[in-house]
Amino acid sequence: MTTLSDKLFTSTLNAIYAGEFAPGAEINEATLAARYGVSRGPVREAVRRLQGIGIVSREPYMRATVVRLTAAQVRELFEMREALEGMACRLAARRMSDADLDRFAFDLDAARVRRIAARGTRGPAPDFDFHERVIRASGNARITSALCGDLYHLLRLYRRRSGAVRERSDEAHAEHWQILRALRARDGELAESLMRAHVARAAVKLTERLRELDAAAVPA
Amino acid sequence: MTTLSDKLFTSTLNAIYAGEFAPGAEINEATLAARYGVSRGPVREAVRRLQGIGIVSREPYMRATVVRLTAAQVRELFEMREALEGMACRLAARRMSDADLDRFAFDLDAARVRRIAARGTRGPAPDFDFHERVIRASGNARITSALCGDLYHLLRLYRRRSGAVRERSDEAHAEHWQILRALRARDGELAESLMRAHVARAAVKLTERLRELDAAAVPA
DNA sequence: TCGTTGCAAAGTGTTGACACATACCGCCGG
DNA sequence: CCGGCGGTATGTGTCAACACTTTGCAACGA
Repeated sequence: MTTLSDKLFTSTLNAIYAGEFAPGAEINEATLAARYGVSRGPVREAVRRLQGIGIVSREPYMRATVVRLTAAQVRELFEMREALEGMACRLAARRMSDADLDRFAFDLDAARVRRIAARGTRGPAPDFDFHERVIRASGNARITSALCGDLYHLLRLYRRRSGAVRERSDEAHAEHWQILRALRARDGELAESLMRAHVARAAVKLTERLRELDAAAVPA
Repeated sequence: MTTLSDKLFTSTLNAIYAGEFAPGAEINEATLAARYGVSRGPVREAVRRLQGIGIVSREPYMRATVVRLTAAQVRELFEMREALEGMACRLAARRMSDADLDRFAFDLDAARVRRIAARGTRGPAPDFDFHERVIRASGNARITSALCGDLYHLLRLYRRRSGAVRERSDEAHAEHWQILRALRARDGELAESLMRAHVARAAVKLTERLRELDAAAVPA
């Protein structure tokens, strides 16, 4: 059984992703309640959960707003991701079975083929999510839920705004293979280093992109 | 202004720490509400927040219970802590000012003196918290809130149960100085390694202790 | 003109009652 | 004697109304 506040949580999150609530926008409990035809109770719970995953910021008696991350906060996000995803990668090297690794390599190659086929076409990139796959393979539910839950939502919010940095995807793919090789070699140390570097590079790209956007948007 | 649900959150958390709700115990909204003389609304929010930090587990329409971590989950907790606290330490090496480091060294030594003075006496150990200090010095609010918020609460819950592993405190103190030296040398790489090893050792000690307790408690 | 003070409007916090789902328990059939 | 089956009892989910806080505005005085 799913409760109303569950559905509201999901719907509102999607609305935020869809840009319906831009970063900085206010979220009004009564308005949301009216929109979905429910009372304010479930709405409150949903908003609290959004606050819990850090996508909405709120203080007592103040209106809730969609977070607007500063450059410093984006940096913090990536530092945390680097730490956790690096560790996840190290653990995966230790814990994945050979069969898991083979399947992983197969899927990664299939994704490459699909990506080449889709080149130039519009629409969502057929992104078999390398990162999520590694993270889940870590066998650490806590790290997985932190990365694939909270952090993922925030990153997604800002990746969307920055236009997904497509040009990096070839480079990224090469790095993915490099990491996979380390996993197959059961070299946790190396796998962790590679993943960290990989995440750090993504961070640099994203912050550059955000800086450009900000410069263009606020020429004040 | 602090709201009712804030106070309830704190009170209930303390009640859990105090052992009033043991791991596995059920948390009844109506009972809690009656106990504090408030309605169920704020209680619900408080319980949801406890669920948010992972100290209470709950599914729709099911009674909420205080989490009972399995050995595997404790392991996961420490893996995550190792990753985050290692990174925090690396960042601290980069970002702490010389004055910060001097003050830190001074306080650490003062804590040593107090600890020796208090030896053999009963009561709470005068624990200047080395770890929290390092974490906050990382300059990463997100990592800080994860470690000093969620994870800290869970660890505290289980550390209490295990009787605080006092005998390790001398050893730990030596390791703390070692880490501080790395920080002063601005060697982030080393500081991270040392902190990781330090956390890993604590994990080993704690799991050993928990195993003993479980063996004693469930001789079935 | 500008800062201050008081009021009104909007929004969040809290409440108690009602609707719904789950769990415990005695009953019945096998 | 045991396992499936309703019914009740407990507890969570939801609602609509009320209380409190914040905020924006407007009149007032310096």
